[in-house]
Parts: sequence; C-alpha cells; structure tokens
Amino acid sequence: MANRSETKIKILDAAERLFAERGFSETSLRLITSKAEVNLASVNYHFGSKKELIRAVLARYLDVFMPAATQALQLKQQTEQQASLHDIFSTLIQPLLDLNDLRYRGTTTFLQLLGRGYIESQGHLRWFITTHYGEHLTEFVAAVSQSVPNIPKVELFWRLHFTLGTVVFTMASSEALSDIAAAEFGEQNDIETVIRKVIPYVAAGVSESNITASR
Amino acid sequence: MANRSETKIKILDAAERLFAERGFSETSLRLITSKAEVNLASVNYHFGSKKELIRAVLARYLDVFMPAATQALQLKQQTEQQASLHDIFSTLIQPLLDLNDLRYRGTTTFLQLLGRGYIESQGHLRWFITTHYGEHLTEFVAAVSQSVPNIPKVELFWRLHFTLGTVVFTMASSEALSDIAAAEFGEQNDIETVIRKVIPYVAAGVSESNITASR
DNA sequence: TCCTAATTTAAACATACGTTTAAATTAAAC
DNA sequence: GTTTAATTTAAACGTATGTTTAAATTAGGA
Repeated sequence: MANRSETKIKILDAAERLFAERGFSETSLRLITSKAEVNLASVNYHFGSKKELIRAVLARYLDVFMPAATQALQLKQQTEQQASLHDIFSTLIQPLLDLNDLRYRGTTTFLQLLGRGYIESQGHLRWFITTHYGEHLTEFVAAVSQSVPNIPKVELFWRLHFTLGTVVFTMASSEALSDIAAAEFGEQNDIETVIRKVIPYVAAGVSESNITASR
Repeated sequence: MANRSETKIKILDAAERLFAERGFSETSLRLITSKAEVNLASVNYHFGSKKELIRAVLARYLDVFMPAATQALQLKQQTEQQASLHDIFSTLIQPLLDLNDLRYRGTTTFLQLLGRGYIESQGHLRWFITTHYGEHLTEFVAAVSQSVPNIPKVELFWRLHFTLGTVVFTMASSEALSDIAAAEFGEQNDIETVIRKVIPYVAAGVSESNITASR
C-alpha cells in the first residue's frame, strides 16, 4: 500500500496529453512513463495493458461529460418545449467547457481524444463508448430527432454521422487549423470560438430540407 | 530488365486496398507483400521506403482525380456563370465515380485513402498534397468563394475545413456506416448514394448565413 | 516494532517492424 | 549463345514495441 497510487494519476495525465497530441498507436508506453516519471512496468501493473489504459483515459472524461451533457439537455427540454436544433447542440457547450475546470486544456484534450478514438482502434473504442454510455447517446439522438421531425430517421442517421465526422476531425486537428487561421488571417481562436463556429454549420446541415432519395 | 515490373503494380494494388481498410501504420510491409505475392524486399527496391510507397499509392489516384476535377469545375463555370455551391460540389461527383472505372471500388478506396492520409501521418501527407496539387485546390476554393460572396474569407476557411472533416471521416468509416444503415433501416447504400447525401449537408453548412463573430 | 501486502524497479523476454545485404535468378542486348 | 544489367530472393540486421519476471523497496496494520 505504498504511495496511495499517485502513480496511476501521473500515468493518466501524461498519457492523455500524448494520446491527444500524437494518437494512440503513435504513443509508446516508454514515452508515457518517461514523461510521467514513473517506471515502465507500472502501466501494466496498474492498468493491465495499453488497451485498458486507453479506455481508462477516455473513461475519466466520459464519466464526467456524459452525465453533465444529459443533464443540460434535460434542463433545456424542461424549460423550452420547442427547442431548435441549434439549441440542442448548444446544450453541449457548457459541459464541454466545464472540462477545462477538470484539467488544464481539458476541453481540447477530450475532443481530440474522442476524435482519435473514433478514427484509430478499429471499432473497439466505438464499442466501448456505445456500450458504456449508450443511454446518453440515445437520449441525445431522440432530442435531435424531435427537433427536426420532418427529417426521416435514415436521413437523420447519416446526417448525425456527418456531424460526428465534422466535429471529430475538426477537433483532432484543431491545433493545426488554429495555427493556420492565425497565420493567414491574424485571428486568434480558442476552443470555445471553434465550438461556436461549428454549431451553426452542423445545425444547418442536419436540418437541411433537400433530402436525397435512396436509389 | 526482368518482368517489366508487374511487381510494382501488384504491390500498389495490394497496398492501396490494405491502407484503405486498416490505415497506414497498421499495415505492415510483410502483410502487403504477402497479399501481393511478392518478396518483402521488393518494396524497398521499387519504392525506396514505406513512406514513399504511401505517397505513390496516393499519387496514382490524385494524378487522375485532380485534373479531372479541375476540368469538370471549369466546364461548369463556363456553361453556368452563376453556379450555386451545390453545383460546385456536385462537379466532383463524376470525377469521383470515374475512379471506379480506373480500379475496382476505386471511388471508395480513394476517399478512404484521402481520409487516412489527412488523419494519420502528422502533416507530411498534407504537405505532399498541397505542394503537388496546390493549384487545383486553390482553384476549387476560389470557385466556392465566388459562389458564396457574402461569407467572409476567415469564416469560409473554417467551414471548408469542417467540410473536409465531414467527407474524410464519413468516407474513412463509410463501410461501417453502410453496414449499420443496412442492418438498422434495411437500406442498401453504395458510395454514390452516400456522396449524394453528403453534398446537400455540407452545402447547407458552408452557405449558412448565421456567422459567429470572433471574440 | 515487526510483518505483510502493495508497489516500484531493473532487467529480460518475445515479437514485430522497416530496412539492408549479398547471392541467385531472370530477361533483354549484343 | 553469351554477356550484362535488372530483378528477385532468403536471410539477417538493428531497433522498437508491449509485456512479464523476480527481486528490492515501501508503507500501513498488528
């Protein structure tokens, strides 16, 4: 019972930063443990394997974010019975920004991790998220569906995945994009600005009324 | 001068399929050469390195697609002087579908490769594309910009990257999405259907008139 | 204080990877 | 048919990875 395992937290902190920056498979346990200033073997001791470490890193954010997002959504639904799609998406802003209180640069890190998680690790992280946080996702989709009743379910399925792609890709490369925007247009963008830019974009796409028929 | 190097083509064919399916870093040269039924060392003999093989795989598509896309765009601009954003994006459809004549499942493969390329390989593929095909990209962006003159340049920059994210992510996981859509809604989707679904979505997002001010 | 279980540590393990080497083989040039 | 250069081949190299081992260390409960 040594040290109450501050080691575990040091590993998680170093891992999440490196995973977000470089991706999961491009980040070795040796790099993580050296940045965390702990022994290499402690990852396997505390987490079992690299795969389980990845899940632990994501879970630390999802366990905070998912309930907060669901709560914000429910609050909005109670106060406003005819919430627009823009409103629905906007309920996510505060829960996302609150992650910055949790950890330094928490919002950016979380969104980058989410992006990496969906892109890399064929399926196994997607499975992890949907099985552990499925109820929250279902509830959100239902709220979206209700706010755009004229969009068929199949169409909505596709558009929400388009939206996921937009967000996930943007966030995974938000560093690079912000740098380019700063150099090209002299515009300094923090994560909140980017979030507030992306919401009208995806809301317009999802509620678009020109529906392409399946052929 | 043995064999007129059919080996080179066998490697490219096997590599592009595996790269598209599993990503670049998850695909080993040993897997590629075994599927291609050639010797392991032949990759380094013909291409120099894995990195150059990746570029060769992408170049084989880009060299066909980029000029075709530019030509289709110019044709549209000549016949219609007030092309809508939807029109502009739609000029890409035929050049994309023509890749299926080039190779079996060429369209899907190309889009998946493009997605993987932007996501993986931090920057070095992005650099490769912009330096080798920059004129085509610039021309396309100019056409988009002209069709939505009321959108400020900075805003357009962001929205086009959102669009890139949408397309790239959707295509990188289009297999999985089509499977889910088939299971959930009984809808069989080929790549053309997905492309025709995504265009109204991104066109709506890009031309959306609610512009968020920078703060 | 002593004991015990949790933790840390250094080392080694097993495997996979991209790449290089040098010999064997092949096909075209003469 | 012989020569020559391009190509193929099997093997090895060097390095990096995640994981395991067993001994050393630590800290809390008796």
